[in-house]
Amino acid sequence: MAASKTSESSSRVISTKPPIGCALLLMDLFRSYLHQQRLPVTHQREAIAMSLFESEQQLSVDDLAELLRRRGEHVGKATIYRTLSLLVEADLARELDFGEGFKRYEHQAGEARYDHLICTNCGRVERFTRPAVDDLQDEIAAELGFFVQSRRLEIYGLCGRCKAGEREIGEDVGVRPK
Amino acid sequence: MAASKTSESSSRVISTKPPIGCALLLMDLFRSYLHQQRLPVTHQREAIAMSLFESEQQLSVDDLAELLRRRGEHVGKATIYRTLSLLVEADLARELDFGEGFKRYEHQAGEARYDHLICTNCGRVERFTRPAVDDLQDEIAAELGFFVQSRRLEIYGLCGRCKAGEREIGEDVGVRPK
DNA sequence: ATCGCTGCAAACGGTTTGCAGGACA
DNA sequence: TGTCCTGCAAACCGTTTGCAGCGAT
Repeated sequence: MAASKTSESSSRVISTKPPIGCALLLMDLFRSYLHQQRLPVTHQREAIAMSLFESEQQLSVDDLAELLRRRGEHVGKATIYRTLSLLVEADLARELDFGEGFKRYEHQAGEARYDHLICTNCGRVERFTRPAVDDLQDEIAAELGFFVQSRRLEIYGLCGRCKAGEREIGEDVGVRPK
Repeated sequence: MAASKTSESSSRVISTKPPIGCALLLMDLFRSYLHQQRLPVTHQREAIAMSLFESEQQLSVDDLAELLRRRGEHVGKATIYRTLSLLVEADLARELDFGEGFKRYEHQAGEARYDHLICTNCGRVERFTRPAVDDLQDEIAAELGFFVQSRRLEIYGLCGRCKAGEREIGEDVGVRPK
């Protein structure tokens, strides 16, 4: 009935393709942040941050642990949680919750924020940015007297492939639509 | 640092003001659903559903337990969880997650869906509906090849009162902005 | 009478925390 | 050399589940 809380989200492909330059830039920002806070730049912190910065996916703590293990790094989950908190504080990462029973994280650079489309069948996540969303949000907030700090827009549905029936409908990936 | 997982969300005022007629209508729908599923209409189920239907707020399981206790009803939390699942299946309630560490629930009637503005200072929640949001969502989904099943739009910020400084900024209500 | 429900308490699972030993500056 | 970190395991806490007894149909 209820989608199983698959912390085995690792069944999803975890690739490490994207903009290496971007990752290095983010690493510098992270190191600067640590210096500024007078916190040590440890090997583990660098490894965790780099893994997140190199991925264009939304990673769970288990995903990160798996990714690091494959690189031959042994990092405790407690350290991963603690480092992710630092990255969020430094505004270099964002915490996401797609209702799977655990959190995911994605890197972010500066002012850029994304909204998400999540496939409830295969778990694919598509990020997008749309000025129109910001405008509409501001309009609504103004009308109801709110001062906006952040927002969260998630659209759940079937991605192109799943819509076309490339995968069996019902293949459970732990994503629970609202 | 991290907002404490205050399951003591009951510190928030829980009132029971709104449309009684609507609540009774929803009760009938719930009873119909149970009959249709050949499930017993028990006293506990009616009490839990009624409490949710009579409230215009987003209630946690603890809120509901508290509300029921005040009415002199002793209902186990397991039963509340189980009944809420039924209400969600029957499409008479919606599960919400504002990042507090626990779920909230609000009743819903038929096709009506709401988006939310959440005050990160006092916890106030304002529901709203905007056709423009649906339009924009459809446009984005179409462009990215998705078939929409549901969505979630939450705007976090300061409500009119908190913006005006009526409450001390920083008063922690357990709502964690993204 | 027969299911299915209910309450209790134990189990579960993601996240947090305490602590002894180790690493950065 | 002192401070902060790390890993482990235990604690935490919202939620789920197993089970014996009760209630709805």
